[in-house]
Amino acid sequence: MPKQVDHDERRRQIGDAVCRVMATRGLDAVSLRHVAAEAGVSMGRVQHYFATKDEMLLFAFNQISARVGDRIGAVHSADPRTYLRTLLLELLPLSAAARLEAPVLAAFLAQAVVEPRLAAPLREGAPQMVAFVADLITQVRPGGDAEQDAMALLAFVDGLMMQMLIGQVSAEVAVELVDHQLCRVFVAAS
Amino acid sequence: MPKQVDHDERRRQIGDAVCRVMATRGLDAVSLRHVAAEAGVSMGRVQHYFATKDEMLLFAFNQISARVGDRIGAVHSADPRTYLRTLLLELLPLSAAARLEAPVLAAFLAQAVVEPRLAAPLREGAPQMVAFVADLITQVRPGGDAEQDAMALLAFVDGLMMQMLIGQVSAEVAVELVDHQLCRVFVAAS
DNA sequence: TGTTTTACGATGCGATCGCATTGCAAAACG
DNA sequence: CGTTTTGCAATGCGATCGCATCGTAAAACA
Repeated sequence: MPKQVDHDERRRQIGDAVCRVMATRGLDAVSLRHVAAEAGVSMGRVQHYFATKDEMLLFAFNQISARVGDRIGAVHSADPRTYLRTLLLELLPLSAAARLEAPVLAAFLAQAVVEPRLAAPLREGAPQMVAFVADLITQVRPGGDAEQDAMALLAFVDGLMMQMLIGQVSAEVAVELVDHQLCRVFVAAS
Repeated sequence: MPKQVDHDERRRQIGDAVCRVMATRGLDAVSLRHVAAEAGVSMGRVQHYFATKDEMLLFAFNQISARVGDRIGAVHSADPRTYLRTLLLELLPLSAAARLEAPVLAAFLAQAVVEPRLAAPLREGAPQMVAFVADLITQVRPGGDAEQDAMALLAFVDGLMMQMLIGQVSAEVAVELVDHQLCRVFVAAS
């Protein structure tokens, strides 16, 4: 056999290339050849690690999902209000890392509209996120329908991400809007 | 010459087919052949009315943009609060018409992230919408930063649309969330 | 050391793509 | 009525696509 190679590492490298192609040229520019070129490897190698293009895309999707999950999982703060604010801001293309991930996420989200295989994990993952955000809200402001506020905040951040990616909203304005919304949620007696 | 045909009508028919393909199979399924088949016409006819695929897609984009614009333009109410509520709900895939348009819009939005030619009109159209919504808010609740509330509401509705399309949020919950957000905006002394 | 197995690179195939070209029937026009 | 122009249908072309196949260098294993 040739030198033992870290199988998962190789797959991650290719997955990264998929994300880079998606971020710069869109989902429909993702072909085996483009990905191979972006990764700086041969097309045969890509095929060796992924049986089909769909499998490759699904892997890339899980990869950025995990990456985003790690990033927001790394957020922590003693103050639940600061915690929530940091969490929401982490979902927006503000940091360098998030600016790379957001276009990829947006492309996958759009594809999920017409591809149930992508929509299913998103549907299943959402309630956890809602519950987590709702819990943070409750810590700051007991009473009121925290779950509704949580869902609204997450939808708001989702839309804000899209608008930022399209250039409708600048980073500064986006942060102001998030703070404004958080203020609304926490001030409310509801 | 052959019988005089309504040029614009033919283009609209093809544009409709483009949207139908996008709604059911996504943007990357839009090919000249698929569109022709969907429209029930020959590929030659599609080429006759659109010089390039890009021109066809751009036309389809303007077409649904105009359609959505017409739909929200048709909204009217003496009460600004009802007006705003109806307006926002009209942006969600709730009615039969909107359920057909929303997936198409979502696909174009995602494409706009990597294609400036689509992003430009969206960037330019946004401020008008913000101003209009802000005006409605001011009528109900003078004072406070109405523009910030308007931008937040529009981002919220955008994200909500995506979540509905993916199936994360049902129609009923979506309406509740919109009402909840409107309540927050109008109650606020801010 | 020989065998086997792994990790590819290279190449080819059929399908599909956008687009150009060609041909022609039909109707408006002189 | 003949000419011209329009509205298409048909076909072909080169490029690119996902994927299958084949060959092979090299290292782990016996």
